[in-house]
Amino acid sequence: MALERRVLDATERCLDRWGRAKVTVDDIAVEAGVSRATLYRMFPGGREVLFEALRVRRLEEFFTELRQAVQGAVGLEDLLVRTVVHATGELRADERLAAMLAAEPGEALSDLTLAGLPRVVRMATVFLLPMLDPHLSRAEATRLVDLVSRLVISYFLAPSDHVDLGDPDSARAFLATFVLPSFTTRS
Amino acid sequence: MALERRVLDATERCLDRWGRAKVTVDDIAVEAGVSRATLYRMFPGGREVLFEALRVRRLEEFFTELRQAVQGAVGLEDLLVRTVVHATGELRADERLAAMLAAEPGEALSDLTLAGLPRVVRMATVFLLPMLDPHLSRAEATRLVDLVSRLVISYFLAPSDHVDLGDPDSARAFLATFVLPSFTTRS
DNA sequence: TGACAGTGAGACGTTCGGCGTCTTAGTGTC
DNA sequence: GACACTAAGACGCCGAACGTCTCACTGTCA
Repeated sequence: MALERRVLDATERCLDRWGRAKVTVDDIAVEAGVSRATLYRMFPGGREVLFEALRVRRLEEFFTELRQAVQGAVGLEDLLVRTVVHATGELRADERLAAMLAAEPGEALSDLTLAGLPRVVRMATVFLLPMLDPHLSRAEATRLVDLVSRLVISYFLAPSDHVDLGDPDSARAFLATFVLPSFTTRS
Repeated sequence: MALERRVLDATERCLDRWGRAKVTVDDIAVEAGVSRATLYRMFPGGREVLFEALRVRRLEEFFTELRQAVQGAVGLEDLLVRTVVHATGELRADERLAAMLAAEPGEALSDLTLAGLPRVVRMATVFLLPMLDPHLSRAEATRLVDLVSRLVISYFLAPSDHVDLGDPDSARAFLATFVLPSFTTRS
C-alpha cells in the first residue's frame, strides 16, 4: 500500500536526521503526513514494530540488489564469489549503516549480530536458496547460506589481514579453500 | 574557566548534531565529560540558562570579529558602512544560523527579533559605542546603534530589492541617504 | 441513498525520561 | 587536616511520548 510505503520512507528520513534514540512516533507521523492513529493501525505495537518493519524492508532491498548482481553466474564457485564480493561491497558502501555504527554502535551491531543475525540468515536463505538449487541439496544449501552469511558479516565488521571478501581473487581463494570443500556438489 | 568553556563547546556540538528541541542536559554533560551536578553548579537554572550563555558567547564572538573588521575606518560614514557590510556578510555566512533557520525557524527568528533583539542591541551598543565616541554624543550614538542593528537584521532576514547591505556601495548610499542625515555629528 | 471502509483529530490514562535539587564519597590542593 | 571542587547518583516532579480508544468526516461501492 502507498501509505505504508510513505510511512516507512518517513521513518527512514527521521532516523537519518535524528537517530533512533531521538525519534518519536509523532515525528514520523508528521513527516509522513499521516495521523498517529493511522500509523498505529498500520503497525500495531507502534514504534518498535515500525522499526522492525523498516529493517525487514532494508534487508529485502539489500538482497534484491544482491540477487540482481549475481545473475548470470556460472557454477557454484562463481556464484558464491560474486555473492560474497557484492554483499561485502554493499555493506561497505552503505552510508546509513556507517553513520549508525558511528552514532549508535550498540543498535547497529545488534542488528547485525545478536538480535538481527538470525533474521539476516533467514532472509538470505529465502533469497539465495533458489539459486543454489542446481548445485546443492536443500539441506546443504541451507548450511552454506548460514555459514557464508556469518562470514561476510564477521569480515565486514572486523576485517582480517588474511582475507578481503570485497576482493574477488581473495574471496575466491578463501571460499575454495575453506568453505566449498565441506560441501558436496550435485552431479 | 576551562570547564565552562568545555561545557559551552559541548553544548554547541550537541546543538549542531540534534538541534535544540532534541538535546537533553544529560547529552551535554556526557559530551562535555562533566557530571550533571557540575553543570548545574556552573549554570544554575540548567538547560535554558545554558542556552542563554551560549547565545551570549556567540554574540560576543560576533562582535569581536566585527570590531576587528572595522578597525581603521576613517570617519563616521566609513565606519558605519564597514560595520553594516561586515555584519551582513557574517550573518549570511553563518552556517549554524542557516541550519537553525531551516530546522527550527521559530527559535532562530525569536533569537533575532522578539526575544533576542534587545540583547543584540545591548551588546552592539557595548561594542560599538566606544568607536562612535569621536563622532557622536553618547545619546546619539545609542540611537544610531539601535537603529542600525534593527536595519541590518531586517534586511538580512528579508532582503529588499532596493538595498543590499552586504554591498559597500549600496550600503553607503543607503546609510548616507536615510540614516546619517538624522544624526548630528560632532565638530 | 445508505452501508461501509479508511482516515484524521484528539481525548485518555500510563509510563518513562528528563529536569532540577540535594547528598555523599572521593580527589587534589594548600 | 581543613578546604574546595567534582563525580556519582538518589530523589520527587513534571511533561512528553506512548499506545489505545472513540468519534466525526470522506469517498466508494451497492
